[in-house]
Amino acid sequence: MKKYTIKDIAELAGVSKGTVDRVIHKRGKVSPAALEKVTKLLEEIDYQPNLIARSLKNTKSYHICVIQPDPKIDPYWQPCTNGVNDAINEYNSFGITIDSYFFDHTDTHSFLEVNKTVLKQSPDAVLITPVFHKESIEVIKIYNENNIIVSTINDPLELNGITNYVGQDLTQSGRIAARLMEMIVPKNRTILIIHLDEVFNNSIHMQLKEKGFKNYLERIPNSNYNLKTCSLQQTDLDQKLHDLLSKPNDISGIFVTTSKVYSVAEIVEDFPDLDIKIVGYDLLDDNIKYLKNNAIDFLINQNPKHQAYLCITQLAEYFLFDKKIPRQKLLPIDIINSENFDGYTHN
Amino acid sequence: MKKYTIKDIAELAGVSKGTVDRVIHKRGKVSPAALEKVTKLLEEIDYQPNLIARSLKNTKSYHICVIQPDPKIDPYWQPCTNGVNDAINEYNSFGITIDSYFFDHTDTHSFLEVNKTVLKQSPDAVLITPVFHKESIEVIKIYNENNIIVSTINDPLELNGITNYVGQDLTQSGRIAARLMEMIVPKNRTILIIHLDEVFNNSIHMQLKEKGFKNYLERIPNSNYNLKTCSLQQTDLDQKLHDLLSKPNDISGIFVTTSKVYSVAEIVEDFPDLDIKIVGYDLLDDNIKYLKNNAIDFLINQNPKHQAYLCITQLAEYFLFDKKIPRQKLLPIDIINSENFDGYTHN
DNA sequence: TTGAAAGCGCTAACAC
DNA sequence: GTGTTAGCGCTTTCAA
Repeated sequence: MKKYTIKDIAELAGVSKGTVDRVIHKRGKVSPAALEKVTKLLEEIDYQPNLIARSLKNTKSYHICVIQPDPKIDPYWQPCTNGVNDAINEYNSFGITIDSYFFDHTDTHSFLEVNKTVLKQSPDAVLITPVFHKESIEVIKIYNENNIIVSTINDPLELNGITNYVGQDLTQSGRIAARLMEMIVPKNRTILIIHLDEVFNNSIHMQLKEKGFKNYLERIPNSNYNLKTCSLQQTDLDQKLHDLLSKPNDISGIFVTTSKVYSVAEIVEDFPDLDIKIVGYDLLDDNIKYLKNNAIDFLINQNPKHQAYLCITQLAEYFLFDKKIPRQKLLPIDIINSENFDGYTHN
Repeated sequence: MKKYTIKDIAELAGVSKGTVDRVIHKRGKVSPAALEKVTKLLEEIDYQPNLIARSLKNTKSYHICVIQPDPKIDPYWQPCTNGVNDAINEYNSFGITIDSYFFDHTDTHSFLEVNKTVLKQSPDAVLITPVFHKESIEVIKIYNENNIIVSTINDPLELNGITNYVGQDLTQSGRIAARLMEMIVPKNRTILIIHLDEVFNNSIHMQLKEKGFKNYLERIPNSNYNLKTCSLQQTDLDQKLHDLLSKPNDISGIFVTTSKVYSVAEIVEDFPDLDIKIVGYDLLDDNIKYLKNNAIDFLINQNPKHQAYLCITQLAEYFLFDKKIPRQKLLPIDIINSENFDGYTHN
């Protein structure tokens, strides 16, 4: 019932606050007698330190640098930025400053440059979005050498040199798409898997998603879907897909492994006689538009905003209250249709 | 960059900390000259008080009572209890004590009794789960008279006398079920809407869900689903549903508006020749079992755990850091299938 | 090995 | 009106 403080414990044990503190923090220099008495008391009482008081002492202010792709170049990253901004507002009254740095997600050089700038700041932690696998591993090494905590979202980089990762299970995400396809696409038809993105970007993502997708569908007895994979550049998409759909075909489903689903939906709309179901990723405004009129059937929400926000939250609570940071946090994978997107975009 | 404190402001303005504090809290008794100087300085500097220091001062410990249906009687409520327990652990180091009280969700009397007990504790806030609409309104009135904050989950009770509500849009939730049905049930077939629960329980829920469900399907051009509603007691279900399915019929979908979906799935499994899609609510272990083998096609997650946890979080941050409590928080409505349930149950 | 004391930033009571 | 001061619970330094 009553909240016991260090002072209470000290009085009960007949020692000073200092001694109690030494016991609590195992800092030694305590006589066996005192040690035992205090330890026993702490247990009996189930002493819980007041975390607010503890962190007040720590007047140090912490500095987190966030390195993200520039949402002005690829709007997919906008939610990420929003999540970071939420965290900035949430924690600036608690002595945690968070600075955002942007790079061009098509340009490894800009990524490396930004990291150099950040390194000069010697922050307490960095949050990086590792769209460039190789370069990310390089910079993480340097941060590690400088005792800077590294967090990532989106890509776990096998968790090497990383303190915490917040993201999703990408293989499973492919399986989910496959299960949805199974429910809405008749058996024996052709399903297209389209990888659609810049050359460098996210390649690991697409591979894992494809793996999960195929893996699920291949294990269904007697379904006999015919799976075709196309890796396309945005610029080629229009012509290639038009060609495919113009010829006689039995394509009844398209799985787009990135967020550029709208550009596929746009083309499919030119073929109103074909009944093609589309499943893809992320709640971009353009995607929602096609989801609303059922041109896109399902979207899978990778929740970049929450990924970014949660990741910073974990760092902040570690700095402030010494909370343990979970090495890896896998977020649920949301299935979105024309009726429930609202709850996810308005958060 | 630098974190300014009240002391800094005081020095810069050439006044004392006390005066600065009076200005910040608009407590008057400040000369116009000092008022202006300090106000200006505060703005220029964009002063943010250190919330940790502020709340340390407040050594008062807060008391929240949570009143829920007993999960031992209806396991649906177990996640709720888990959410509450998470909050208990999270906040007990911050001087917030949370006590759980349980009632029998089939017995209004037990609900009223528990509320009497809680009232005697005169807590700072109560979180109630209003399964009994009328009785809830009564007790809320009494809490209001005693200046006890009232929070609810699950049912907003038109927000009368309530400080915050955390829940979902139930009509929309019915629409989501309808959209899913539309995708997996052929046109012109019969869809059953089954309300399955104790007499008193959740009646508003079921009505709103049915409304949304019908509302969506009736607006689809040329779909001509034949909708049939059945309000059943758990005890009657077995016989009535067997009767229905044994006769020749074109039932191809069943929408269960409560969490007892498994009991419907169990019966439908006795008719392997019929291809009946089932959509219902909540991630009970029994439901998951049927979801895994595709006997249940979709579940809609009402996320009772998160509802409870979030609601308490809001109260706690109000007490600790004076954060504003949002009047109403509508959670996203999760669509769950056999492949993504994992991310929602392991949280 | 121990206790006393100062101080983190903010608040509020009190004396002038 | 204003400044001073004590104190929230915890940590840490310093002197004993």
